[in-house]
Amino acid sequence: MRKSSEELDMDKVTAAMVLTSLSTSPLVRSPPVRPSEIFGNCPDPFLCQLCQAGGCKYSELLEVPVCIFGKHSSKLKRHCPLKDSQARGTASTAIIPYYCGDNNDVYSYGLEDAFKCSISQDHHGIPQPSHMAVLQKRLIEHGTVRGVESAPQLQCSRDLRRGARLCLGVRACDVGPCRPPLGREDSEREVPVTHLDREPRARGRGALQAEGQSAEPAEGASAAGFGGEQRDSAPFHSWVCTCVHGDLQTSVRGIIRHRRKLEAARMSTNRKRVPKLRAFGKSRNSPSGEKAGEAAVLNSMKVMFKCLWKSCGKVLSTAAGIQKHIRTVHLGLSRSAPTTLYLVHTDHAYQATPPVTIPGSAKFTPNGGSFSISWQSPPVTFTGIPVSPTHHHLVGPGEQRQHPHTVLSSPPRGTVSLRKPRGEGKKCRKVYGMENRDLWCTACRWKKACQRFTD
DNA sequence: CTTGCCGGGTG
DNA sequence: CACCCGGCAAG
Ligand SMILES: [Zn+2]
Repeated sequence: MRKSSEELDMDKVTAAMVLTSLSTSPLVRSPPVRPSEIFGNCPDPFLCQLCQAGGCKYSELLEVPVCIFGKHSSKLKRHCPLKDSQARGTASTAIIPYYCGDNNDVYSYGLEDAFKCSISQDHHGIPQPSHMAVLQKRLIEHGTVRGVESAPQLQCSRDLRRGARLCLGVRACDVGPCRPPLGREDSEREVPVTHLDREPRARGRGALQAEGQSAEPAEGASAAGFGGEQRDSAPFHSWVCTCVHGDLQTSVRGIIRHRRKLEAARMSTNRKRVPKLRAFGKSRNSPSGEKAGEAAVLNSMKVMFKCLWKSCGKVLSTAAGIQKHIRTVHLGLSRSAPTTLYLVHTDHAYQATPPVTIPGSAKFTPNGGSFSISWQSPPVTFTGIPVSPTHHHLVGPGEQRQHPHTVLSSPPRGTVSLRKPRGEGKKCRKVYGMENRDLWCTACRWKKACQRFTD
């Protein structure tokens, strides 16, 4: 059963969705859903899970039902698929619909049917093996469903060994191509953005784990299909909340409450002992000018800094670190290197970080500012060379677009190429392939700058 | 080699 | 306008 994604509303929570490109049994092909058909240009919106609000990939997962780009907000009010199903009398016990992580189609609202996904293709439109394995989120506690607060808890199918977990949606990896699975013990050092604090004595509890390194295949999923190659090339990470509590709620308020608990816990812990935060292998108590310390515990989120240099995406835990990184690695010299070449990213256990691309302005305030702007421009002033690393709209006022005819005699200091850097993300051509040229956006068909997957 | 897309066509 | 494509830069 497929619903038009047009009808899908979305919520920000909980994510009962597990996605992956790893799966097993063979499957029926269904026509690809054009991302552009969902919420305008938003290539990857979130879906409503609890009938509360909508959001898209660029919105803060929990609180903000609008796209931070501001251009999708009007399109987020769609009628909820769940209500829709209830109206038709098809609702069953589950409150949480399940989605095909690849194309965002809802395929079931009922527990019993939750594992029947007939949709399977990867984001290239290439048919994938069945999602059966993917969909094996287990309800470990059904409870009585009385509205969101008592929504059933879910356990991640990817890691059945530990207690109650929430599976968060799998988003495209925002730190570049997914890495091959890491050795379990190496993962501490290697895993990029996905980390949260890892409590020393609670291994595996305080971390977000990236798909593919989390565990054995889900029970019941045939082992075939979880082969190394598939894992290696998996274009997605799934995000699993593994934070402390076993009583996670799959509800908005539950999660918020849970976050606050975490925050409180972390605050107190942080005060007592200098935590061995080794998520990024570096000490994070370096002074670095900014108030890194408080930032680090702000609202139970970890603040991270992501280099925006094209094709870099390096994530470090301190502003100083990322600045140093930019200077040394990318600029190679300048002390006055612009500090706006990175993003501050506050991450928390429930957020699957979207691929970066951010509006320069911070006029976007999620939910009354009660917490967490998921991405924000760093509050730094720079007085340096306006080096724009990529297309990211971060630097400077007004985009320096290419003006071949304006032969002004202002010799660009140094070697600043005026050519517009090529977009980072995959465009229609790559996504759909030459054989599906009819799926491309018109611009791509005309060999113009892609309009669907803008950077 | 492939990909993205600018600039310059054509109807 | 819509549409196509040579050619180039970058990867
Ligand atoms: Zn396109």
